[in-house]
Amino acid sequence: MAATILDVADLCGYSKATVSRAFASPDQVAEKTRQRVYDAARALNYTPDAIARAMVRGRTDNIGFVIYEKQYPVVLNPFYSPIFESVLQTCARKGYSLFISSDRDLRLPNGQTCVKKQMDGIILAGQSDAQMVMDLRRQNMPVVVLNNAIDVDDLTCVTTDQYGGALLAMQHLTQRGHRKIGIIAGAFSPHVCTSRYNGYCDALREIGQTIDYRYVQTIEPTAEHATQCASMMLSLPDRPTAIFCTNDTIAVGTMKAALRAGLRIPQDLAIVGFDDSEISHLVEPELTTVRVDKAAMGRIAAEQLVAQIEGEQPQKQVIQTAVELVVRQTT
Amino acid sequence: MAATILDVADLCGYSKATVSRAFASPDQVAEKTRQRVYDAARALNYTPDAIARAMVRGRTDNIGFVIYEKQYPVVLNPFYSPIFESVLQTCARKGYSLFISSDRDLRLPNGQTCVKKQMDGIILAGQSDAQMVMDLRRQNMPVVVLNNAIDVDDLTCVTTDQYGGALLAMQHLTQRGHRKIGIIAGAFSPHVCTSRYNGYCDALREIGQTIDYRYVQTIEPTAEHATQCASMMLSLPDRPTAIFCTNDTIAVGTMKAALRAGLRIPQDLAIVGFDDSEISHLVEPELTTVRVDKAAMGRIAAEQLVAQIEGEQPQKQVIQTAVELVVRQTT
DNA sequence: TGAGAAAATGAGAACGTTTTCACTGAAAGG
DNA sequence: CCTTTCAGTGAAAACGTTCTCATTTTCTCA
Repeated sequence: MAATILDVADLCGYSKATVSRAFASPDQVAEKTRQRVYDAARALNYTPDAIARAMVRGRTDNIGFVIYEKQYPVVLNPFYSPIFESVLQTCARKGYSLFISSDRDLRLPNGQTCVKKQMDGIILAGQSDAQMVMDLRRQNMPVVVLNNAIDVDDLTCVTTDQYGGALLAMQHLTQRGHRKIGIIAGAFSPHVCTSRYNGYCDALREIGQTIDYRYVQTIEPTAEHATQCASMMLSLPDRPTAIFCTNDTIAVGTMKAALRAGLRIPQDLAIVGFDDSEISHLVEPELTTVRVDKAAMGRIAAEQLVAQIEGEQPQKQVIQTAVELVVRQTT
Repeated sequence: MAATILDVADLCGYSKATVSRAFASPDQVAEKTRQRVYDAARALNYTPDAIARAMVRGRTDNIGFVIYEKQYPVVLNPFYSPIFESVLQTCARKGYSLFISSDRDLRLPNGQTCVKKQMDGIILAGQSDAQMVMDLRRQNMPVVVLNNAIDVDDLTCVTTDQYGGALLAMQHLTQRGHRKIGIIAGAFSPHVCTSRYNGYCDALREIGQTIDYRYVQTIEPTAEHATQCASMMLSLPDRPTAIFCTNDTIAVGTMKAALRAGLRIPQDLAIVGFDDSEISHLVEPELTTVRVDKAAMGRIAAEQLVAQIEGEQPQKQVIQTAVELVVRQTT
């Protein structure tokens, strides 16, 4: 039904090879010819068929962005919004289109055709694991892991200085004189969990404080769970004077528990979050948090992937982007 | 490099036609044959090439989800999260994969190969306009519009009862005795804006109240703009006793302005939002808002699109899903 | 003006599938 | 035992491009 390259060739009197060139590499074709080809194409409402093109070139110039977070089985995790934006721009600059795909597509039974074949490479964000990476690798699919660190040969991971961020947050609290500091940790990927928890421990060690395990809690990272967990921690006879929350959603949930318990923030309870997500400055009082350089993460991940797609050998490396403490009103 | 159907055929001793059938329509092939084909495929690490398959079938079984919101030029708008989830499930049930694409891909210059050809149809969400729909139509691309209503021939739009929702919110306020009610309206698509504004006006008319234009403001729908706008409205000599915000983000920004002005919510100022987004129960006090049936929107849009893809003639219609008032603590 | 270089074009194979049509052999029915 | 049916299979033509190689045309410079 739709016009093909042959129809255009017939109409303008050139061969299909020339028409193809007029679209795919315009500088290989005479100015006059190009004009005639474009005129004919417009007349026929023709655009090159991406599928046929991908078929013969063996590449689609598409990159897939797969977000997999267990607690947010939803692709549209707002945390990734700025990251996506940065990935998108980098891809566009390099000549690639970007598609977000649901994690489910990677999990199709018996390896049937899926995302894979239609993408030149994949950015795997979040709680991805070695298994997922290996699955993709087996199909010769270039992969870069984003916001996680996984131990697989020749695998590039782009993440944040999780440990440094946690240390920053905790040192901020200890410098303000806090000694009884709790942590409410979300069950993220092992890499994120352990790094942030280590930052917590080391900061306490620095001031010679031993860890009080009544102040250490791990939860599903939703605001509701956080509220519940914080309520319990705050009803201890000697409650903590500060709580380090391993992301902003948890911090907001914790704030709610404090307000309900009649505590003033930050006078009675100081709270620090992590991520500097949008909500951190929507709540009242505004949240002190650790800002991660999402733009850099996105850009670097995209650049690494494109390099791989274009033939570079992947290195086993973990690239960490910088963190920064944003002091607002909850401390 | 990667194994093709021919390699598998050679290894298992059948023709490529049979191998193809073993994967594409397993019931047309003898049990014993199918096993041998699968064994050979596994040995060679073969999976069918989706591109080649799409080429000959003339379809990809992919559906594109394009979100275009001006104030959120970011694809990962959390409002769409539950909608996406519902679209995804419906598509999966019908045998389609779903890809989110950036609106930018639709806007490529000179109609070069883009999203279009790799998708069997597109769900256009948000502030799409007639132009975008026509562009896609010209490429014979089935389209359904989501969360907007556009006046184009034979176009199916799935949206919410915007007017009814606004009326519900306003009647709730007037029933509680409010007379001086402000509106802070976000600059959304014309359809959303006018419907919600009409609801506001009609509710006031019902109680014989004339519209005080000092209480009517339109803003870019961010929390910051809302805070600023609400501050001004609240510093009027006779400030409103309630404000209807046309989405939850605006409502949160308005709450912040009220708290900063030392007003108690809801005693001094009642606030109603719209959308029932996640943030509405994260803030303190929790937000009264209008819940829209996102699951239904997603499901219906996907069903309509699939029907179109599979040959049904598109109808010109606007399907409205139900709304419901969720009363929380801000009223 | 003519030779050589460079630019523009065309012919046709290739990309990896699906699918139509024809063929084979086995089961079914009388 | 002969016909009819039907499930299973194979041969080969598509699908709409790109790209190599060869050919023709145009340009450059002595």
